[in-house]
Amino acid sequence: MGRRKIQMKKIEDQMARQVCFSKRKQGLFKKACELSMLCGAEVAIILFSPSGHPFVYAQPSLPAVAKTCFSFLRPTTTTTTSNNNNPKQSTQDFLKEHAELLPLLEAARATLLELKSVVAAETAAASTLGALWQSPIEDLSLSELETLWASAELAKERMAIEAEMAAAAPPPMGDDLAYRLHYFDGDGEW
Amino acid sequence: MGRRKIQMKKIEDQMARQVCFSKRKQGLFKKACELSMLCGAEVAIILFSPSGHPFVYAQPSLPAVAKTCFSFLRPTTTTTTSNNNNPKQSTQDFLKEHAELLPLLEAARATLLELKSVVAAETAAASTLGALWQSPIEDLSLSELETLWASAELAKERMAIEAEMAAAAPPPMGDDLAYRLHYFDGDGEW
DNA sequence: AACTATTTATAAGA
DNA sequence: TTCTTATAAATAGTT
Repeated sequence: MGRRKIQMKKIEDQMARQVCFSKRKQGLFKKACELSMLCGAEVAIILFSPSGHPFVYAQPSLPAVAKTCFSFLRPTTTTTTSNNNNPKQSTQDFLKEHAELLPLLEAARATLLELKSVVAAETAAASTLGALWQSPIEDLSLSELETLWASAELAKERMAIEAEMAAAAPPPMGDDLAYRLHYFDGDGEW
Repeated sequence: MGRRKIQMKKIEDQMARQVCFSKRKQGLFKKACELSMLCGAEVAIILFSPSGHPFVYAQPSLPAVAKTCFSFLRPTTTTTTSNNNNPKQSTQDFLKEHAELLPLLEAARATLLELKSVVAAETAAASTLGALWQSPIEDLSLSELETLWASAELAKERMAIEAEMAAAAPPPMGDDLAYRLHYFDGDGEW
């Protein structure tokens, strides 16, 4: 959409590709922002640049969208009109429905384990919290997870910021809103 | 962008809002498709309509993007230039960095538990696989998870389809590509 | 980064 | 819903 029409194929020149990515990233995020404003829609965009750097736009927030997303993946919301009672078949149906989820769950599991090991190592001096961190994830209730979470003092600041962000209207898009998933402190050569 | 400029606020008329959502969803997905084609970028868009129905566009696939996403959330990729050795501070930094992840992990954990309970109940007749399904998630290696996965015969079909989708160029966008996370078999009044 | 000639997206209307 | 069209917006190539 400019001086001339372009072919829909990968741009070979790396410089031109990076420029195109930056411009279109801005456009895409702006469109998402407008859509959420006009229609009250929840939206999350996760985008990796050609060089592998992450950009996110989410409204009202990435966790909020993820949560809604998972609620759809829960079997309890399934309105299966299955008319056979073969348990094997039922299992297969279930696995089939959730095929997309497995790699994500495996990744989440790995991240959880790392999260646990880091914190467990540092709370080894055996506070009450230490015991919680070291118990199997599956034995923890949501409220116990929340207790752990609350124990980190910085969480309060964090949650205040999150709440503020969630309450605000989708802000006018800019690179500053494409916050990085990982707090990269490199040289900026994205 | 049409017959006249519109105010950037929520459209009150429900009918008009739905029409706007449909049109702009198509536009947003098309932009995402073009961006991935032109720049070779990975992208995932998760979108909920005003009435709460989910739409997804992802290139090369939702699990692929989620995996890349999680790789950034892993502490191992952190290049912290921390110059204090206080372990408490370190923990807080870690938790702060991963604040966005906790709700997602909790949701993932719940889904994992349900996945396990469904399958465990149906393999209770004690196959070798049954033991695997019933052991704590954290004790399972990735290869064991893969073994379980492979045990579902339908997985083969599924994976073939996934591979085919991943290999193909981002297809021209349409509603047919905004596949539903949950296999909704309702009346279609999205 | 800015500037435009064009292309593309889309708000209304049919 | 699908199509048409006038107009607003996005952006490719250029400076």
